[in-house]
Amino acid sequence: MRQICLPTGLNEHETRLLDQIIVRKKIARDSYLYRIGDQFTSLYAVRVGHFKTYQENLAGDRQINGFQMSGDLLGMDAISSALHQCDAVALDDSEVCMIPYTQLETLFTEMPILMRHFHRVMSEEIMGEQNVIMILGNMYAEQRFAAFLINLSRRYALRGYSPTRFQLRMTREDIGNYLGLTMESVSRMIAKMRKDGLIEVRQRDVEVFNLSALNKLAAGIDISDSSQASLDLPSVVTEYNYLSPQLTYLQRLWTAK
Amino acid sequence: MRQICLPTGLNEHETRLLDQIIVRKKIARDSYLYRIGDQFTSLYAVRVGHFKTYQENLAGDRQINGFQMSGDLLGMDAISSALHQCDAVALDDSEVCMIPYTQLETLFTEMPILMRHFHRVMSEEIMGEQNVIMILGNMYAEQRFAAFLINLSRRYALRGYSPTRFQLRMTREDIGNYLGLTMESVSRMIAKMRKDGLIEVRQRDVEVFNLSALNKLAAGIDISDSSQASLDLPSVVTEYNYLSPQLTYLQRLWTAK
DNA sequence: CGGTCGATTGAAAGCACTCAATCGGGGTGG
DNA sequence: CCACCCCGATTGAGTGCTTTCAATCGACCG
Repeated sequence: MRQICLPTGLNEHETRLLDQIIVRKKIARDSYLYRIGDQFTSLYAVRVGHFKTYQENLAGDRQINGFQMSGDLLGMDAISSALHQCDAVALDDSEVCMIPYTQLETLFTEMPILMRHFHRVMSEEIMGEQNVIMILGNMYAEQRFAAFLINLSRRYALRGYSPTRFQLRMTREDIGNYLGLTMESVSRMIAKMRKDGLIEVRQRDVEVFNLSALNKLAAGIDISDSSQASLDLPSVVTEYNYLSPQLTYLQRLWTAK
Repeated sequence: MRQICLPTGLNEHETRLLDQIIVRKKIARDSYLYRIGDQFTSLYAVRVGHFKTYQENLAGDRQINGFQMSGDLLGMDAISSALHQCDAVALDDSEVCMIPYTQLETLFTEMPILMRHFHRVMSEEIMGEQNVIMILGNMYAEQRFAAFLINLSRRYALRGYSPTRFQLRMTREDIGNYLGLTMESVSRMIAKMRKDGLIEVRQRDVEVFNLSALNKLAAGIDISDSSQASLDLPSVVTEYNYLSPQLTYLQRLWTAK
């Protein structure tokens, strides 16, 4: 773990201090990491596995806020009220780092570097949600699903996995709920993209054939309109960031070893 | 200002320290507080006036992320990348407190109370965006507009203004953009609610006649269905929080005097 | 080899959008 | 002071994207 921490600013002593307050915990598939209304005591960093978080309204409708994978931090929405504001459910058998929040804040005063990292993580959480807002507020079903695949692709790439071959850990219904669509619409978008030769999907296995075409789709550029002089857009288009460009130091720390 | 700060944790010396790094700045209506891509140096707390913040996608479509009023903090999404991720435009002639971020972080190490307040503010920002996600992902046009009015109502109430009479500072188009609707749909929802006797709207002036009915609407409970045994729902319904329950210490601080 | 749950596909309906015309308040200039 | 203009807002009609409802498929599991 030292190799990961030392180059990014924490010394050996500081790394040990941080490590001392963290406790690992296993969460079985389909069980809750925490529930709405639970007392907030810890943040959770995903070490292994996947989670979904969702809110519930008074009518009982659910809205999935996001899917979390290794390195992602859960529970930041609970800081202000000291109560968890959503349910967090494991999609796989998973393992998390429990980070007692009071102790973490105490460490911040001694370790400004750690504090700054934490602020960046919270800021990224805000950016990620703004991305979701853009998807839900402005996009058609096909664009939404394209943006969803691109997001997953980048996040897996950041973690050293293939950006073009990965498994969906959630049901079609979960995807639809997250994207503000029905499960049927998701299914139709998959069928359409498969017919268009952009992706292949068998069950939960996804292979992306044409990531740049997906980017254009998500950006609202009609790829079937071949009358356009150039189908290759400036690199900024394919480089459009649906996600932060690299794993943060903290993400690497709490998924290390 | 001391009366406001001292009871909430900061002593006189600390209050002065914080006050020393803050600079006030006036922003004329329709001008930018910051723009996408601008270097991030400061957070901004609204003292007077209103702002809107929006992102832009590659196709040039805009999505308004939120409307900010006195006490609200802008720019937190820029911390992670050191570049502003959205445009912030004044809806009124406004005044803000510029809070140099590096200096603020330095203060945190000396003033843990201030740091904890800041974490709560960021956490509330996350909750607020999750609220928007719920609106965009799950609600019909009428519910969305009801939720929008309730949100404004609460925020004005927190600031000591009437929760039932206030002015819209943004155009119908802005409202529609924010809610994932067209300006025409917003107009139709206003007409419907007016016909139903829930509100009166003349230009930008809004009067809410029945806040609890609005809450039921937003919660997805059909108020026209009078066959239900009881139209009065448990208090939890009308108490449903679309916003944090009180102004934070920091909000009061930087809007003081 | 059923049974179950998730996924796919089809047909019809609905909600919001698009397009277009009209209204109306506020500001400007004659 | 009034007429005109402009822009935001309203209203109507028709279209379209997504949903709803329903039937079927298919993989996994005991």
